[in-house]
Amino acid sequence: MSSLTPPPHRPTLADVADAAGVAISTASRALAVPGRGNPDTRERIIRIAKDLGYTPVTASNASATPSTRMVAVLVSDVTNPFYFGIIRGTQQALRVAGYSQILVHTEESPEMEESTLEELRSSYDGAILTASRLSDERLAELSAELPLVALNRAVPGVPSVFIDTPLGFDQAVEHLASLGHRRICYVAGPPTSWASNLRWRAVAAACERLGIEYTKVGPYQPRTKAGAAAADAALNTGATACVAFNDLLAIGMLIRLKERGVRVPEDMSIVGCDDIFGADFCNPPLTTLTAPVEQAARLSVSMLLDRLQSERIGASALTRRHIAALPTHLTVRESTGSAPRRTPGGES
Amino acid sequence: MSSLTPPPHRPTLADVADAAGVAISTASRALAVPGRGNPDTRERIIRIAKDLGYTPVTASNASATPSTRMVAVLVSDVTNPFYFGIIRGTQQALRVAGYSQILVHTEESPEMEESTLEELRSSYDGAILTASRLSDERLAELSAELPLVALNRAVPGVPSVFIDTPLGFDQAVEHLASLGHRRICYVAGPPTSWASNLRWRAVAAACERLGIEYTKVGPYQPRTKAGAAAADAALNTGATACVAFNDLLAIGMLIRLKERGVRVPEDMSIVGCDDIFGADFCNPPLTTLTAPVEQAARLSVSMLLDRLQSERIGASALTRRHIAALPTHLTVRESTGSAPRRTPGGES
DNA sequence: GTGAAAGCGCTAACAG
DNA sequence: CTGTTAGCGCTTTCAC
Repeated sequence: MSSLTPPPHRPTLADVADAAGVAISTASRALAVPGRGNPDTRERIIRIAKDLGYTPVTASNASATPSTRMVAVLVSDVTNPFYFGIIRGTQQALRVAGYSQILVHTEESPEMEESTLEELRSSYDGAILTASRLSDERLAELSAELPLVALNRAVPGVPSVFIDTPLGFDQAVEHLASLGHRRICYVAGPPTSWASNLRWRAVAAACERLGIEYTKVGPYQPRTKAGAAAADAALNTGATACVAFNDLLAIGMLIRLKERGVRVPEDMSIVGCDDIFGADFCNPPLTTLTAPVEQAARLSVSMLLDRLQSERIGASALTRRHIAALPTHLTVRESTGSAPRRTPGGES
Repeated sequence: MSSLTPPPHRPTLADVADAAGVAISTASRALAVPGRGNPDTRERIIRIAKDLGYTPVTASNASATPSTRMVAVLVSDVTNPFYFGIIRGTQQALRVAGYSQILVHTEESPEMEESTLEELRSSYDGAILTASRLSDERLAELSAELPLVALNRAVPGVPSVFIDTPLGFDQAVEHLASLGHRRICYVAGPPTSWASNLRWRAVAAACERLGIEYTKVGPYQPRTKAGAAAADAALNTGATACVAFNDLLAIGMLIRLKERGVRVPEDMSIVGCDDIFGADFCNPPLTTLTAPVEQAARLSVSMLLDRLQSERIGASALTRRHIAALPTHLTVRESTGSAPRRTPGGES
């Protein structure tokens, strides 16, 4: 009997099966299918499997059924602290569901997104695209071909988790207006960024509503380095306050303004977006929009798993058209100051 | 003939094969084995495969041969900006080699490291463990069972890429001594951190050599939040300068010291380690050790791929005992000031 | 150089 | 409820 001699190789299902004196399929069922089979044999098999140190070869599983228990998480730039919470959130949520994540850094490139999605297609069950650089149409097409959810993006026909920053930008503009600013500058992110356009529109709308002037500079790469050019450009617009596409840009501006001897918030107020790592300890601390990133990440995971689940059953496109919106809120710090401006109105 | 009708399903090797009028095995060879077979048929098959939009099902491959083209990258805390460069570096290096990375966040837990490694075993070919919390012995054992390389760690018998921070800490202490400090405090990281102990020893040795006093506070979690307690403790030691386990702690200390009205660097100098995102724009900017992280990441990838390569051939444990050390350098910023201290000697 | 056939480890119908 | 059997898509001997 081979019940005491563990096989020289990594134990396979067959080893478990004959150690337990059952057929391979029985062992498979006991280990893989939740509530089927005789509870006793079931438990016995599980125990034996444990004793033998059996671990399933997931790839073979994937060969027999199209399930890899892997989810691809595409991120435009892992270097951006905005993704901290996202990556952490998806990882945790996936792990409790027994999934792992394949993290891919797409370098802000839509081509890279597509090619990755394609090349890795057989390695994952579904995908989460964060801040995708792809068009709405392309996303919708892809979503028809494979289970995906868009994070930090709202696309009709694609399950999406949208972080409602436009709402926050509205609040930010109101905040600035209440401090007496009369001319505001939006510092734009990458031209391919869906969110950046949305934010610009939100700023413009809020300014219109409040009757204050507005301009735009950019586009800029969402990096601190780009903040230097952004700051210089913004100063030229005559605006007394800037609302930046994100914190990376905003922090970069802070650095540049300090270099140039422009005081923040006295001479220029700055508002960022995302409340990333560093926003609270930069100099001065940054007023910004705080986004519920981890929550967004968890939500996107559960939407994806739901979708995987329902597709397994056959209910194709019913609940999948869901778009969830998560609110952001304004976190006021020193970069916008607290006292009203000396010269409200801004005229000479 | 089926040469014009693409199959309704995702094309398989069989489809390519009979579109080309060859046997499956020939198609397989043409697509997978580098220099074998007739160059003409080979090219023809490749073209046809492309036309059909054929993509190999990696999982099946993994079933037939133990190769997944995936590498697991374990990171103790994705939230730590130190890993930015690492993740980016491994991703890039892996990608050019045709591999993808499975990123796992182990939450500073050795158990999580082990269980992940085990559970995912059949999903990756090799693993890169960054700042592993496992013991040298355990790492050596694991390294015997599976292809892994340790990053930011030097373990005898395990291919390791070591970022030589002790050398840097030595420089840092010298820098502080040259500024007139006579009592230095080391702010320790997690007790499970191999690097933290090493750094403490480096600080102690340097202080001995230079004839200055030294103490230690901690251990602390490597987070900015922990910096508050660390700062308070450090102030109590009577030291005029602190060398922290890493930048996260150092930045946290900066924040706390500012709250308490302690001036940096006038009343207390601070040195961090890693030169993470934020170290240059915190207040005041942080003197720290700059580590060649992306280089380290790339190196660890190439060591791993070498190892995978040589194991495929059979040359098991020859070059694998390699430990690479990468130097760090001191980046001086305001947190240590530039002028010598008023009261060198430190006596009352 | 190419084809036939035997697996890789696992799951899923279908019988018993 | 369990065992038998037939694949999943691919690689890899081994003849031809």
